[in-house]
Amino acid sequence: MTNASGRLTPLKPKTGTRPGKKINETDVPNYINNSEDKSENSSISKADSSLFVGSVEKGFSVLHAFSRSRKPLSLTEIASETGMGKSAAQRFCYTLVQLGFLERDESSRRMRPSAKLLELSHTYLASNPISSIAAPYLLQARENSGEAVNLALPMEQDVIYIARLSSSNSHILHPIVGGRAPMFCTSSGRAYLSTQTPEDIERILDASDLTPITRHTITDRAEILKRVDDVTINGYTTACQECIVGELTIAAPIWGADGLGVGSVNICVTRPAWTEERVIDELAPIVCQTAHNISLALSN
Amino acid sequence: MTNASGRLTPLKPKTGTRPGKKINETDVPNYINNSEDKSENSSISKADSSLFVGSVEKGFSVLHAFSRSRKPLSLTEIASETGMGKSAAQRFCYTLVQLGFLERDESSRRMRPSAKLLELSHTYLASNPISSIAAPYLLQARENSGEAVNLALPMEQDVIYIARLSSSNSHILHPIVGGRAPMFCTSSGRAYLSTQTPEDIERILDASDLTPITRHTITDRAEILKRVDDVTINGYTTACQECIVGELTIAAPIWGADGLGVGSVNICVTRPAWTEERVIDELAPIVCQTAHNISLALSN
DNA sequence: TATATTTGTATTGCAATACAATACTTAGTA
DNA sequence: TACTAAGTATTGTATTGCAATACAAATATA
Repeated sequence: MTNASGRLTPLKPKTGTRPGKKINETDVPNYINNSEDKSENSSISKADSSLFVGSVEKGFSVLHAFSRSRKPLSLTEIASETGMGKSAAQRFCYTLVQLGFLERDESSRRMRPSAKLLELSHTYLASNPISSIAAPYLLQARENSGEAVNLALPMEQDVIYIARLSSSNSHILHPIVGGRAPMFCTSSGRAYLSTQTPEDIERILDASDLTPITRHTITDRAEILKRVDDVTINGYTTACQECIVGELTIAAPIWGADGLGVGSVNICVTRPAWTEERVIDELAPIVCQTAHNISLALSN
Repeated sequence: MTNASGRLTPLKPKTGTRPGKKINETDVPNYINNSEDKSENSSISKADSSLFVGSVEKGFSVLHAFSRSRKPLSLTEIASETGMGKSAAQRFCYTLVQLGFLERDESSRRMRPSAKLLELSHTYLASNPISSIAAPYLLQARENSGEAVNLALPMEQDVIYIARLSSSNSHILHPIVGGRAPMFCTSSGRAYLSTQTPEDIERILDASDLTPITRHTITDRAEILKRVDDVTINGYTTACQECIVGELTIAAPIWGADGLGVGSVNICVTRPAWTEERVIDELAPIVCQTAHNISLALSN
């Protein structure tokens, strides 16, 4: 209900005032994301320029519905998940099935994401050199530590993981690539935050939902800022069980050629085999060295 | 030019005959992809049901443009790559930038795919258990072989790789996940083909572009079919330098609970350290065992 | 087995949206 | 400074996407 676009009353007049529009009062092109009204309520709704193609957004919003509930969804479930009407849901599901991004089980009539979505991630990975550049150093870090190593980039108030090397003795592959986690409570996020100006940090924290995820999640702003400052002092920061109980992580920031923060490397271990002290003793040098090497490699 | 939708003459009449349409002569629902007219010429154009939302397709076609040329693209390049007009390209680029799937470099004004695309792959991986189920066996295979292990699923006339474990001593991470390769000239593809009926195999080969990729690519249908048959006899098949010069691969099929082929596992090594004989001697048992274990795990 | 209810599918008129055309602006070159 | 090419903004038009709705199929209930 209460679709984010405010499409509540069907047939609302909305007298066709599209042509005419407000005549670009500023001198900054429409392209710039000059919307400070971020994240209204749900996922949908972004821009309202006359250039914006709403159907594209709706298509992605159907796909996004599957990242919340990870089960196959029926048409009506998709309609209610996305806040679209049944007709619209029907249209977009039909389209996405035709395009191959959703698969339909003919007996249950439920849809689920198809492997074709991986093609899109491949498009990103193949056209963006960062993960290839970082790869050798990440592999080295995994070899030196024996533990899981991740590469993360900032995305709004979150970090998004773009590469993962699982620990040498792991027997599962955590599908973390493409996953997001809040900056404020991850070592990756705090490492990245340390590359930002105090104003930007404030802005990101303001926009963050500081609800604790585990009972160890640090939500006190002063304490978060202190941990971010730690990076400037020591070169790394840790987060212990703040996202996942039993998980300890340590991260260091990656800098780009332009002197701006790019993302971060983190190493990820579990209790009780590891303690925070041991993480700092053994992994801090590795994670710092790795981040440093990647930063250098990015500048060449 | 000659956009696949036949949108050649601007302002062509196309007298508004949309409502009315042909009244579903068959009894098979519109959802079923009953179009045999596959892959006309370029990438665009699929269905023409009144349910189909063309803008969604166009959005994806813009993203797809980046998988051909892996560099950042300007607006006009995107327009010509996709066959859309400049206006349409503008709209879809604007939309995709707003949604965060494309990033704009303000100085060069070029766009490139953003890491947010990885979220979509995560949606797939998280809602589809196959890669998690297969993971322990793939890890085991990598441990036993020390070499790169891949998991592939069929997609039209190609296979798409949905998981990759790089070889123990590799210092690069080949971004192969989400990548596609033709079935006819890959060991993975042939292993999958062996699970299909002769008619389906013929159909897939008919639809395939049998142009050789390297000078070792086998394009003779009888020879391809023989290699596919090998799987039935021996449980595995090989492909040597047919896609990448210097690369030898061996694959075995994965079967689902319903007795239908699901995909395949392959192990991937390089010359001159390896020869086809050594691959068969040392890796065939591993790849067969792995595929068998995954098939069993999928049935439980 | 019949009836009710829910879910999926198909159709249609309406109007809002996406488009081509085009004018305008900026950047890059001569 | 003019010239050219590329990017950006605007607008009328009609195509497209939508809600509403009718129809069908499946599932639940009696």
